[in-house]
Amino acid sequence: MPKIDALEKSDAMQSNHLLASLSDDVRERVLPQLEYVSLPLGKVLYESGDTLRYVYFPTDAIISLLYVMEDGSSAEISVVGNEGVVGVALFMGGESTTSRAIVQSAGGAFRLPGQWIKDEFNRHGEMMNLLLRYTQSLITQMAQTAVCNRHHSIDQQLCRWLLLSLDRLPGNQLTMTQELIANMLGVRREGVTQAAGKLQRLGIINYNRGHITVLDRPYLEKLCCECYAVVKKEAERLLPYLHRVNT
Amino acid sequence: MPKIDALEKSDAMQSNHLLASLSDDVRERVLPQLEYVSLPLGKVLYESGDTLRYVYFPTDAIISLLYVMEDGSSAEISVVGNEGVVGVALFMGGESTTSRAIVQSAGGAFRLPGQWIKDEFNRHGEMMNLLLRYTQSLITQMAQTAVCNRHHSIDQQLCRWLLLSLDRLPGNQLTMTQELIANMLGVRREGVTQAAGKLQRLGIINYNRGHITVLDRPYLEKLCCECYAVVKKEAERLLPYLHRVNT
DNA sequence: CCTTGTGCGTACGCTATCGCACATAGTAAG
DNA sequence: CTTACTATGTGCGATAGCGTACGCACAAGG
Repeated sequence: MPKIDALEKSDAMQSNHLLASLSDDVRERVLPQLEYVSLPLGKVLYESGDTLRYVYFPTDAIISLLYVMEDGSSAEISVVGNEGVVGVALFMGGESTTSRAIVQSAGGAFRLPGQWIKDEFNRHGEMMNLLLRYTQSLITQMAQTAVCNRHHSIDQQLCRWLLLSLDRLPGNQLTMTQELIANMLGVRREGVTQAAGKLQRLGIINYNRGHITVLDRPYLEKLCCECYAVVKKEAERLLPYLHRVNT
Repeated sequence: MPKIDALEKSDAMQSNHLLASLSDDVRERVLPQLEYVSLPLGKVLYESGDTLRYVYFPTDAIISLLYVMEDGSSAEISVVGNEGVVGVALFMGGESTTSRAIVQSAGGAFRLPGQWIKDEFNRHGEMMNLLLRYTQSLITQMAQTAVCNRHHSIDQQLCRWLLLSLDRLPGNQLTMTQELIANMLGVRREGVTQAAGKLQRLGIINYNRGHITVLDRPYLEKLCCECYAVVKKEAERLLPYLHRVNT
């Protein structure tokens, strides 16, 4: 876990849109409490039913919230990256959720002790409003996941998934095996192979043993179902200032 | 819209678990603001993108939150009855959602002007905590809907849907055509016919032109996927006091 | 060099669900 | 009683996705 000094920390904070949008006042209060952690691929931040100990503000990590069924199969509920925070159940009052939070793409995050975020939330100020609005955008993403699962093909869902991931990463590369994508989407690995093969033949992506490069993002968006656009647009509506930063 | 006097009103309030759980203090503040409305089948409380004007606390109505796609097909995101409230986007700060709220089972509800619920929420007291916890249980329901859409058969989903509806109604009867159920589940009407036929042959339900009577609820729960139990258990965990009332 | 493991491609039969078409049965209005 | 409509039942071909099995290529470690 790399040590970073206060200056670096303040700089790195900007990578998370929620942290970046805080006023100087709140930022100063939060900064000393934030702990930077490096999150390796596959790390489980919490299991279903666990009492949450921290909230995580990813900088360049991506976290998947997924539900694991009794028979072991899984389905992604939503995805959180540098636009958001993992652990909304803490301030919503539940302390735990029925889903698992797992690192889908390795990277960094700032974490904050559960009690601390609750205290800050209970000041009923800027942070509370920000977190609530973010939570609503998360709700929208979950709703759209339900819709997409019902109505859209694996091809379309893969496009949505790639775009959601891409939005949360610095470049146009993602490190992700088809097996893992299949677990997220809740489909067979072979289904992902088929869908990815189509995209590759169309020259949209390049797939190489766990490394995906997106070559033609506009085309990807065209092939995608409406679900991606709905989620993105609603996030921009709910958290407009986040999209002024770093763009 | 039936007029009811203060005494009746106070009595009817008890039918909604959220309202029933309020302390005398808050209840006295809320009571004069509550307006009882009768909600006919199919009434749309709000459309996707509409600015919400009221929140609704159903007494014996059931409201479906569903997303309608560009091509007109739809999928239910969650269902709200006497255990909850319609319009969480108001206090979450969004003012609108991407879903439509439609009356799935006719009945009554108390409504509260948007500004009023926001003011009460911003007292940061009992009502806020209650609404946030309810919102988390709603999130759980939406997550499980996504999972169920991914992994479970129409048969299982119909069971889940019947149980969710049953929990929100006084008796063991529901008025609901297969066509409407199909719209909620986002499947073909014929699919519902098949699934309902199986349940009827097993003696679990009796279907008669839009009137369903559930004859063997334990059997229904046995046939259902885990999704129903997960949602129910989590709701009881998050809002325990609601289940002490009226049971 | 060889071995082993991992990631990906492909094939085959199976099932659930879809899209469509049409038949039947209650129900309501004239 | 007749007509029209609504709700339900049924059948059939098409298809997407599943379960399973197997083959191949590349990478890491000896």
